[in-house]
Amino acid sequence: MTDRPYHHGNLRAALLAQAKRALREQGLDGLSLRELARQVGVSHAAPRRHFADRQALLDALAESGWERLGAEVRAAAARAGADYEARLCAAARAYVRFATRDAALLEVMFAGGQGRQVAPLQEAAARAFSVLVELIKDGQASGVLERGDPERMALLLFATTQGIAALVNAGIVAPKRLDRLVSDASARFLRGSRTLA
Amino acid sequence: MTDRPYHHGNLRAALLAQAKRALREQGLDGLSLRELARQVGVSHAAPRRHFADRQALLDALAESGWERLGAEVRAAAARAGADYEARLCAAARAYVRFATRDAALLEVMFAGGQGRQVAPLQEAAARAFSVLVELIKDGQASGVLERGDPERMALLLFATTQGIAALVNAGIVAPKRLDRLVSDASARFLRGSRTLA
DNA sequence: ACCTGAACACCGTTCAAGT
DNA sequence: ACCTGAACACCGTTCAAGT
Repeated sequence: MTDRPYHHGNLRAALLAQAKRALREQGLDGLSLRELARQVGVSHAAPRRHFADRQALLDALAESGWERLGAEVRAAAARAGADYEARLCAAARAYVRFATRDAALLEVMFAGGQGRQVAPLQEAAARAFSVLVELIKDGQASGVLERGDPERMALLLFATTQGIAALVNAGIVAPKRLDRLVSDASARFLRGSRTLA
Repeated sequence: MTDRPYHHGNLRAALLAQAKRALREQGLDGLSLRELARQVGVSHAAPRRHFADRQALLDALAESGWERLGAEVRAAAARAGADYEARLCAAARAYVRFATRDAALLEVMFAGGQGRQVAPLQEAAARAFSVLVELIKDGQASGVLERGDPERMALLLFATTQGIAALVNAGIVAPKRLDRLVSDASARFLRGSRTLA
């Protein structure tokens, strides 16, 4: 930190932090390993010690993205209080908020497939998904939601919120229509899955 | 066509056709203008006459992708016959089928936003979306679906199918779970939007 | 009107060599 | 154990010049 020592000290963390910034400001196409190295003040070959290639850095970004997404959705649901519809809506809102504010990061998170199978990444995504599964189980326990495989139901919720975010990020749906769309989705999901009184 | 004349004749169409192949085989990252030119047998600067830059070619691909998606969904619904749930399910199935078979093309189609606003592209997406709107209106006309803004309802259907495709393409959901997921989504959408008898 | 060839400024990746 | 510098093979984009 004093005078640019030969060893950066925590190059890996510095690269990841800078990459997150660049992703927000320039998008995925604008993310270059060489520029990252430049901005962090290190030679263009230095990142190689910490990330085998560009994709390895993207995988690391995706993994931490899934962690943060799961945490934000869980926190939003917890903050929303006791009413189940409010919690469901808050969770969905937190998801699309994350997904539309960090659109490029979401892109990286969803580029996981493509032939490759990266175990730590899949597991991180599964942990985020489990937040939704727990939410469904709560609804079932409190009698608001019908019985049935909670994973199957959570998958529909996941898909719907992800789809809404994709439509907005693609410019197909205007951002100002986002809130009502999320409310619609929550209400309809609840109505389609509510215990038949 | 005889002996590689100086003028290719229909370079634009040839580039687009080759690009579609490359997209399927190599993915979006593997799509290079220079390689396309090589494969078509033309100098690397020739595409410039027909596409201002790489993005312009991607926009053209996206536009024709939306046209084809709309046509396939419409055709699938028509083929499904009279039962409304079957038509809804067939439409959703056609969407995710397209989206998972041409995952890279879907990526291009959904990369539309990102600051840019490309009018012909937005209009092509809107035309594809209108197929779903018509499907909703049919459901309302036949009394299966409740009244209400058909665009709002179609948007939810659009988001859900797109989200399901994204989950599969990202490797988060196994392809073999696709069919049941689509059935679940259709059934639940219908149940959440059915006229209360 | 359409295409070529050379040139420019960028990449990601590799590898011997330095500290 | 970590980083540098030069090198390689690729890009997209531009522009004068050719047919």
